[in-house]
Amino acid sequence: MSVSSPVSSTIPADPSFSRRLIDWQRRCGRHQLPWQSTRDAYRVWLSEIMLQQTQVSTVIPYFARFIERFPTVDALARVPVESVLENWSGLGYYARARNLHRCAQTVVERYDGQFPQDPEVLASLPGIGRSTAAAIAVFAFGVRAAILDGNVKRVFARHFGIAGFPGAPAIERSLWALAESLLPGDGIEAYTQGLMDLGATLCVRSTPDCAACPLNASCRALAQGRVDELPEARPRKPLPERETTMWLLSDGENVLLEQRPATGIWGGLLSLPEQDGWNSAEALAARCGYRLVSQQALPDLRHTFTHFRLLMHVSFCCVEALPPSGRLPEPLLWRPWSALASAALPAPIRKILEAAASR
DNA sequence: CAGACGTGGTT
DNA sequence: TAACCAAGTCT
Repeated sequence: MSVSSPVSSTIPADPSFSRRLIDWQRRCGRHQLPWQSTRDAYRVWLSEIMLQQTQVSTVIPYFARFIERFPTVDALARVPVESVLENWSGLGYYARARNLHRCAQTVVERYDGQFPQDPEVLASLPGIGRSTAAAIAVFAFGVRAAILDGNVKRVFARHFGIAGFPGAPAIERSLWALAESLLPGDGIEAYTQGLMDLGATLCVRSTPDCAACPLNASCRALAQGRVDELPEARPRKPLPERETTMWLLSDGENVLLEQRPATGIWGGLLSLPEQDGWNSAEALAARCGYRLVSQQALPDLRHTFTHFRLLMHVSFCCVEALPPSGRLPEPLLWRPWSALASAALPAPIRKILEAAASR
């Protein structure tokens, strides 16, 4: 409950908190991640955006592909956003990809291709919030700035015995103040990386390795036997369930896809036409100048998003072109099966198409 | 401010 | 299985 002053007279602010963390990071922290050992702001920025709400092991192959395809911020700014989405396909939170592209264009046009160093200026760019701005400033420019990500919240909640859900606005405000107050005079890079490394390798959510922790001597949660209770979980509401039927139309060579609106779930990605927009497979095929030859249900698929659960029924439809082929309605497009590997598809849709292709 | 916004891994 | 959530940001 002592949310207001986590650093109180009960546990004095440990002057060696940052010192111990820095020493530990240099000995035991991670030093070989693909975006480390560079001060290339482009790589630092790209990795930080990909790492938002996403684990290191998931990011690594995506980061490698982006660096290979788009080696510089100029290269990224020049390609169409569709190309960015194609390479982001499967990584999730697709607003990150759209913002990534907008941010690259802003950096090129307004900052002459050089990322600004000031965290406040960085945070004004699309997709860069307060914590990501600080991380970029630290790792690319050695600027003394505070991050506050999930790792840091967990480490602080335990070390300073902070009760309540760390994402709650009031608690988050005090955590930011704490983060600012603990910044070291020197070694900001090792300190910042140390917070992340500690949270990712020792001070993990379940069964943390407190015996190996460089901060165990001053950890309030450890002293009070409350390590398993902190940080407190997010208060959850029940997930709503939605249901949809998707049409997988194919003439043998091509598949009918539909580009989703730029905002909302899977924004800007290619998906399968759904029942809401097209009442029946016959109607959909007719609208495209095709006729339905046969129709077969594929196995149902369940997908869980952050805020709802989706039950997908998929109907595989063989179609045949009718002679006078009119214009395809705007969001619809035919894609060869062979082009799907590099298409901007959401993960569950990719799975459906892969399963259908190997039948 | 609360809710939208993905996916895959762990327990 | 279902809950939980990971280098958060935007509206």
